[in-house]
Amino acid sequence: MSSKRKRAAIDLSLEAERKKEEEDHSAGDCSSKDGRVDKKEEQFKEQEEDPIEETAGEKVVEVVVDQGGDGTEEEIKYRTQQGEEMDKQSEEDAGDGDDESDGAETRAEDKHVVEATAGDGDDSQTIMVQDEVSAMQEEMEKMKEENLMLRRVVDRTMRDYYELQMKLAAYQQQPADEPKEPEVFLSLGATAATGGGFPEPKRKGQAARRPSVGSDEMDDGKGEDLGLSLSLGASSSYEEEKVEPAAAQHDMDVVGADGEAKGYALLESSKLLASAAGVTSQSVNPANRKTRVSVRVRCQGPTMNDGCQWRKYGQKVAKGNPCPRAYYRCTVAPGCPVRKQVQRCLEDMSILVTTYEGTHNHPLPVGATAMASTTSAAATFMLLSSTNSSSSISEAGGGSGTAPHYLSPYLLNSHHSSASPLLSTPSSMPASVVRGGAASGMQHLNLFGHSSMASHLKYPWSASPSHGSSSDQMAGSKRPFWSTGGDEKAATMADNVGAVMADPSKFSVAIAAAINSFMGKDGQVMAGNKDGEGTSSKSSNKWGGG
DNA sequence: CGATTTTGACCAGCGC
DNA sequence: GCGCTGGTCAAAATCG
Repeated sequence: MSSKRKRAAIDLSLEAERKKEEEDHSAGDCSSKDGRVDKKEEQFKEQEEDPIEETAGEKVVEVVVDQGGDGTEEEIKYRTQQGEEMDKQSEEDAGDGDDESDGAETRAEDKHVVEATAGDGDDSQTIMVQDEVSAMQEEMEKMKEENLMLRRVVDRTMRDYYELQMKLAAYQQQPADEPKEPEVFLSLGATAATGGGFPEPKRKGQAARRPSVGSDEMDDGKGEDLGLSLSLGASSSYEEEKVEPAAAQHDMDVVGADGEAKGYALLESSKLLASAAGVTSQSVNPANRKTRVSVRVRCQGPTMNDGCQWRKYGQKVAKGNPCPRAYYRCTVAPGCPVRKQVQRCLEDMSILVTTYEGTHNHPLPVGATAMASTTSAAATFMLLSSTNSSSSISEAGGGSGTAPHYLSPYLLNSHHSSASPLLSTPSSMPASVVRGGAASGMQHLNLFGHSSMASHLKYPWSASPSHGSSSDQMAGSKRPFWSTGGDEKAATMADNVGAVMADPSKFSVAIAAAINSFMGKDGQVMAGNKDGEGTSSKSSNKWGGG
């Protein structure tokens, strides 16, 4: 226990540090976090401003350059005595038009300025102004370039920072923790190495079809395939994704079917290996369905650590899998409706399939936010994808009601990747998998087909002890949640997700949706969720009251 | 001693 | 209606 708490403390401090760093650097993709980048740029600008100001002189000169003409008029405004204006300008430059309303206001103001300036009627002054304008334009050009460079630098810095952080965490944890699992990966489970993604019976036949990209199959050599897969489905009775092999099967099937077309997003590396993690998210209709997110992880311990505290309330042997299925409830908050099922995969006992259900109605522990983010992103993405894509699936609403609310900062970075998404349409899904019958639509997204990907995941939920209270946590579990253990490339989950999103715009939409859902719930997320909560359980949460 | 886990029993949904 | 199965309850056992 004490050790766990220590770990938690470390996680916290590191997390805080990370966040701080993040804010300071406000790096990442400009398009995804304009505001932050702007901050950084502001600082930079301030330094640059001085010289300019001197050049411009002391007088209060307002210059407005209207380069409009094609609708996207670009105005440059410089006020020698008001740095604010400069900031605004820089914001526009860097903002990529993210804040159009503000921009409009600014322009409106500028217009007035123009009029005022013109009204002077002083020719000499006008000439001076023109000269200054041209000079400033040049200045602005330079600044723009510098901005770009700076942005890149910041971005790189952030990446390096994450990498270092992960390495550090890995080093700190490695020695003590994992007697059983030598390499860390403890964190991310690897789905069956053999299978390439998830161990499933059907896989054999399908294997061949697996996207070459992922080289999943190649991984076999090493034994691990890291695949993170997401699948969203609608089902009135969430039977479909029962953690059992069937589910895996289904995943595989889906992937296999469309795998080629989609291709797995490859994340660099191969350094890490081993673990493959699969996330299957099933978002269901807001009405009476809940979100189910399934995570497959290679894990030696009884459960994988997701940062939350769970209490086991039941165990049962499900048909088709001799391995008992354990039922857990979130105990972080008394009335938290979130439950999870944990079961080992029949084909590969080392793989743990954890299925989360519901949404937390309380702030998540630091270590849990990552998972939440991941699942949220997964669900959101899937929902959006389903909506945007031609897919007939229209589950969109589900995301809002069920997605976890904590959006990890990592998510905001996801623009970098360039891999193509792996979406499989419902048609590819074997009906057998969806026992509930309501298989109206199931989307399967395979975020990672390659082992390397797993290594890049920043959410090694499997790494830490899954249950705060659990006594026999796997050794590896003591690592900070973000530590994948040895990962060098600091690709974030977001990156991973981003990789899936070939279309940046789509991703933005996803992020927006995620944020919306997050904001809407505002901590009390459960509201929407509760309805779906008691679906299958007869007793309505006796849990809370005992 | 309180919290958690274990485990047999109960209940509900579904298919036949 | 019956049987099967999944999910949950709750008393007892266990743990720290």
